[in-house]
Amino acid sequence: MTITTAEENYLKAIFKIAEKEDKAVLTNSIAAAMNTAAASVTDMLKRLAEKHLIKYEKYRGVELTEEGNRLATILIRKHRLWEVFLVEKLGFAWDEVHDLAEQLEHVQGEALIDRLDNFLGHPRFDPHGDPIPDAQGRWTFRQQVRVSLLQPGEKGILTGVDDHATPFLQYLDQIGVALGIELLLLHRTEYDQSVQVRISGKTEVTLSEKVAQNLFVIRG
Amino acid sequence: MTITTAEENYLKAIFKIAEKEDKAVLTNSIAAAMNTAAASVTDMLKRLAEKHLIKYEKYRGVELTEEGNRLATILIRKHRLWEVFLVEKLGFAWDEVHDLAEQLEHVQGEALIDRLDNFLGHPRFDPHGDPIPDAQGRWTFRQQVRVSLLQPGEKGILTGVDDHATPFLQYLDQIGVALGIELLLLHRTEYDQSVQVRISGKTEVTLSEKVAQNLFVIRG
DNA sequence: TAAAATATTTAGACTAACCTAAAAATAATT
DNA sequence: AATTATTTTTAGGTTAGTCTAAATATTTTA
Repeated sequence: MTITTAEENYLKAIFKIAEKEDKAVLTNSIAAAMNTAAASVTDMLKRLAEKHLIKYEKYRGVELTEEGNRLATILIRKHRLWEVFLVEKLGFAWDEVHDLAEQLEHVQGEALIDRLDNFLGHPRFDPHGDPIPDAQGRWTFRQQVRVSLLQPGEKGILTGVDDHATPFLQYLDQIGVALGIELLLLHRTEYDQSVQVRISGKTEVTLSEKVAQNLFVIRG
Repeated sequence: MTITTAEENYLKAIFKIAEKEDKAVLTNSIAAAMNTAAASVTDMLKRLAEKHLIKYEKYRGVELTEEGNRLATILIRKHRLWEVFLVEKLGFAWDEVHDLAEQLEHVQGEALIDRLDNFLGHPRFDPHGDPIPDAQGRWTFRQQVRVSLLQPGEKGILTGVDDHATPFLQYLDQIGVALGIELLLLHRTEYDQSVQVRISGKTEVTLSEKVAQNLFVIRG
């Protein structure tokens, strides 16, 4: 049974939505995530259900089957490994790699991705701090927390970003925020929940609540 | 104007056929090269002509326009650079990389291929000895000759293979023939035009006429 | 709980890229 | 040069993946 690029993209979208909300994934959420008409989604859900990649009940939303989950996981592994390659080996910035990885993840070839993984030294996180499942589909978990939840005086190492959009990432570059830096929360302004932080013991910056909510750190 | 993967594949096929025979490229040659029905080729030729990528005269065959030629050259550049990457960096054998490169060459992104080229150190030849056009589309030419044309006593350095099929390449691996080795032609048997050669001053092997015709060397 | 609002599916249509079979043009041969 | 053979195109059809508009389910709200 062959699987098309379009089908792969739906599986990935369903996986990502299911990750956040733990109810069944609804047609409209998928349509929104993929920028397609709801009717197109319905069509595709029927096809995916016929291939036993999702469980689909009319009007009730969908859930990935074990096989669907396995394929989505492989896809995410491929996407993130290619992102590591693009940043680490080709020197792209972290805000430039998404569209390329989106294409590269669909290249078919069992051996390719494992050789790439090996070439890259089996990285466990991508350039945005997202975990990369291993060849058996196992995830690495970390105890991270949003900067918006730190208390004044608490420190953390920046391990991830929740928003991957270019403007956000470029803003972080500009104020000197990158994965691995140490953040010390100095003060929170009650009025707008913005926070003052010290970066790696040097510069100080103010982050809006929205920015602070999009930064993950490991405490301490 | 967007260009699809299918269109790219036709352009590349036309380029490669035109390279060998210097008349106009006929519908049936394309159909044969691409394993498609002639009627499908006619369809596509109309589309490519509308996009000004080929000059098409009914029943008379086609020719690439300047733009079509440019695109085909970029495609070959991409294919061969990816092949170098797969062999040099990921450790694939030279007979394993064609299908992967066939997919990778369609990944879109101006910066990608130039960064890859840079990462690989601007290689001028791929793992089969085929030239890689540079970023401006310029080719490197070499004065190579088929082993079948060497005279007894003549030497050459193996610089390319004409047949890229897996069985042929694996046969070469098996008898110790690889790019860069020195070949000394010891003797040609008149009866079947097979040749006896010495490889890098060590082992001796007999090559059939067909094999000798598929090996390129630079004399001396 | 009935009406209104929202979400989902169905119906019908489109495009790219293929196909087979038949028709038409070109090339080869007697 | 006329017939035969070959090549190419046209005609008509298929599938995947999309769309809009209309119909139908479900959920929310008054």
